[in-house]
Amino acid sequence: MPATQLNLNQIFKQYIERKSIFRNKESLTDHYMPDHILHREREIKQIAETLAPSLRGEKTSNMFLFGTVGTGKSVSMKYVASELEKASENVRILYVNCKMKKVSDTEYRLLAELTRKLGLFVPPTGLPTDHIYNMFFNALDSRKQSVILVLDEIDVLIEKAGDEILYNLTRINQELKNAKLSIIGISNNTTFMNDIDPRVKSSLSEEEIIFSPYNANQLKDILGERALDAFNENVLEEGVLSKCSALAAQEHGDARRALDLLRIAGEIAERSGALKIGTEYIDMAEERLDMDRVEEIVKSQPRQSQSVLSAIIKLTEDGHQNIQTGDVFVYYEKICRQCAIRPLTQRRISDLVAELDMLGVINARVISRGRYGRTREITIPSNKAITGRIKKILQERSLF
DNA sequence: GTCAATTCACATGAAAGAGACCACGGTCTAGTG
DNA sequence: CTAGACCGTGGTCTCTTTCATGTGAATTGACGA
Repeated sequence: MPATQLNLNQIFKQYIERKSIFRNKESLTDHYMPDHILHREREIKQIAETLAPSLRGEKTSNMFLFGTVGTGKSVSMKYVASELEKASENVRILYVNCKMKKVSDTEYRLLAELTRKLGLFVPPTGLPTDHIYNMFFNALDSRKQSVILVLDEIDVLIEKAGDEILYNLTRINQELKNAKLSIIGISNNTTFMNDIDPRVKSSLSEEEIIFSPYNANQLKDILGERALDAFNENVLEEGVLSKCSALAAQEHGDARRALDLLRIAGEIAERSGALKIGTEYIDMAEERLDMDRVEEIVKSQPRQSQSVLSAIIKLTEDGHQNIQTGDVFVYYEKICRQCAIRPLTQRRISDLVAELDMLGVINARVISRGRYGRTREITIPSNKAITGRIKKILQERSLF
C-alpha cells in the first residue's frame, strides 16, 4: 500500500472520530433561511402590506428594494414570499437571481427560466424570443392567480440584457385576463436606476423600501441566533461574537460578512483541532477573507495591470520609499521588455494605478511635493502573507 | 521677512483611434421527405 | 425544402493614445523694511 493512501486513511479516521465544533454549518451560509428575521420588522411589515392584496387576487404594486450587500433584502423578501405562498394557493412567487449566469444574459434566458418555473418545458435555445413570450404569457394567464416576480440583483440583468425586458414585463399586465403580475426588483446599487427608461422607472418603483446597514449590536443579535444553531454548546469563547460583529459593522454593516467570518473562523479552528473558537480565530478568518478577496482581484486583472502591480512590489522590495507614478512606469517598462509586452503610455499607467487603489490592492494617494511636482505616493498594505500570495500569482504568470 | 511668480511631475479631462465583439441578414450545404 | 453552418457588414463597446489643461506647494527672486 502506498504511503499516501495510508495517510489519507488516517486523516479520514481522525476526521470521523473528532468531535465537530459545528452542529449545523448550513446556518452560517447566506442561502440559509432562518425561522425568523431579526431587526427587519419594519421592512418585512412594509413588504407584507404591499403584497397582501395578492391574497384577494388583486394586483399589487410593483416594488423596489434597495440596500447595500448583507442588509437582509433577499432574506426578508424570501421570508414574506414563502409565508404568502403558504397563505394562499393562488399566489405564486417566481424568484430569480439575475446574477446566475444562465439566467441573466439575455431576455430569452430570463423568459425561458420563468416559463420553466411555471412548469413548462423550454429548450435552452432555438425558439424565437416572441414565441417564448407567448409561452410565458399563456402559462401565466392559464388560471386565476397572482404571480409575484422577484428579480434579485436586477441591476446585473439590466446591464446585460437592457431595460426593454422590464418594459415588456411591466406592460404584460394590460393583456392578462386571468392572472395578475407584479414585479419586485432587488438591488444593492442605487445609481443604476438613473439610466433606465423613465417609463419603466416610474412603473417599477411604485413602492420603494430602503434597507439600511445593521449596526454592531444588531449584527451581534443576528450572529448570536445563528450561532446557537450552527455550533455545538460551549464552543464559542467570550467576546467572539462581539468581535465578529464589530468587524463586520466597520464594513458597512454587512451581515453576510459577519457570518462568513464566523464560519471560516470555525473551519480554521476545527482543522487545527481546537475544541473552542477564540477571538484569535476571527483574526485569522479576517485575514483569510482578505487574502481570498485580493487574490481573486489580482487573478482577474488584465496582464497590463498585473505588470504594474509587479513593478510596485519590486520597487517596494528593493527598498524604495515614497514610490511615485514615474518610478512605477520606469520599472513597468522594464518588465514589459522582459516579458515582451507592448508597454502602455504613462497616462494609462496613471489610471491603472488609480484602479488598483480603488480595488484596495495598493494604497495610492495624490500628494503635491511642491517644487518636486504632484504625483501619487504608492504603498502596498504591509501584510506579508497577502503580498506573498500576490507575488506567487504574478510569478505563475511569469511577471515577476 | 514677505509675497507673487515660477516650476515640477504628474493628475485629470476630452476626444479620437484601434480592435474585439456581437447582432443580423444573406448565402451555402447537407440531410430529410 | 429546411435547419444549421458560414460569412460579411455595420454598429457598439472597451481599452488605449494623443493632446490639452489643471494642480498645489516648494522654490525663487524681487521688493521693502
